[in-house]
Amino acid sequence: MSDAKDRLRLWLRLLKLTRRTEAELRDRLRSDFATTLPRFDVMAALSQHEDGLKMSHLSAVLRVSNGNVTGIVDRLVDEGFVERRPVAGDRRAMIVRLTKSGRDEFARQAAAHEGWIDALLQDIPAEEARQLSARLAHLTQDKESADAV
Amino acid sequence: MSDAKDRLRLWLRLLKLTRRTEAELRDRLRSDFATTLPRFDVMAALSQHEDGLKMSHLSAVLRVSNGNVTGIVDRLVDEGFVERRPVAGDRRAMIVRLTKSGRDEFARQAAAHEGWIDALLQDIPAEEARQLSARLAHLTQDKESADAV
DNA sequence: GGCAGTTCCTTTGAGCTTAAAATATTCTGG
DNA sequence: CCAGAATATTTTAAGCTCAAAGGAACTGCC
Repeated sequence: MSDAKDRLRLWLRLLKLTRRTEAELRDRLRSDFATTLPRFDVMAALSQHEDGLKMSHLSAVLRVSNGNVTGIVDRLVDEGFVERRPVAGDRRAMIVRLTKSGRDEFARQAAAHEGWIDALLQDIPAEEARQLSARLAHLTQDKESADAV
Repeated sequence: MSDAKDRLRLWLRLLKLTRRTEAELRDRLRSDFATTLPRFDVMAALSQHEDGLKMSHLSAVLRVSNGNVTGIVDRLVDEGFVERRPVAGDRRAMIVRLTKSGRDEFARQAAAHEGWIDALLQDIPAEEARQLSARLAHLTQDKESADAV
């Protein structure tokens, strides 16, 4: 029973750290780049898929609902960072990919993002970060890995 | 420079773990208790303040905006779990507190919640949970602690 | 060929979230 | 006392989020 309390305490602290850090990232994305974390996440996913992703594939990668991605992509298209193009041979599907402007913008955002994280987690020594990272790696590996692309 | 990458990797894994766990909690709160995480958070905060909290104080504790709390409390009041009462001597302010029904309901939710966390973080040995928890404790302590109640 | 079931995407409705504006009340300095 | 500043809360507008429903297109089976 005490074990449960210990895990609960750990959970609450993890939550506190991640929420605080996420809030900070949101603020900076807003003030420095006039964007949001969900938009950043979408662009990050697309930047790793040069050839673009189908909408359904994109929402699977991000683990959010289909309808959710529709709205975010709509706004990114409006701003010219992303484009939708039809898929040859399947008129239902759409491929989403970064435009040139989107790639440039994301490169700037990603560089800033990495610096922010480094600063925000400064109190964690690099060596400890590596150890923790390794420990978490096998905790977070997908148990139902239904997302082999 | 490699240190920044290490911290970034750690951050991405922390985010993965907490998002996955939070998503699981949301699902269960919804299916087992027909409630949401924000509602749970509000009730948790109120359960630690027997005498209730002013709206502004509640939003400070939860670190969310004032307007946000207004809507959540509205719904909890509709369901009879929470009540607003005027503050003697200040007609602007309202004290929010759990009703009897709210205390009973939260007790059930909190018990289930603790069990869920224990199960979800089962892969972390209790001893490691304690160590990590201690390490995180001094990372997450408020640097600007402007919320001594 | 045709129709039944599936897949892909968008729409809809409800709730959460914030920043900023709006209301109402209280405090303060003159 | 009273005008202006400060405080407490709600409202508003925009965006994120999901589940569920809807429309269009594809696939497989007869």
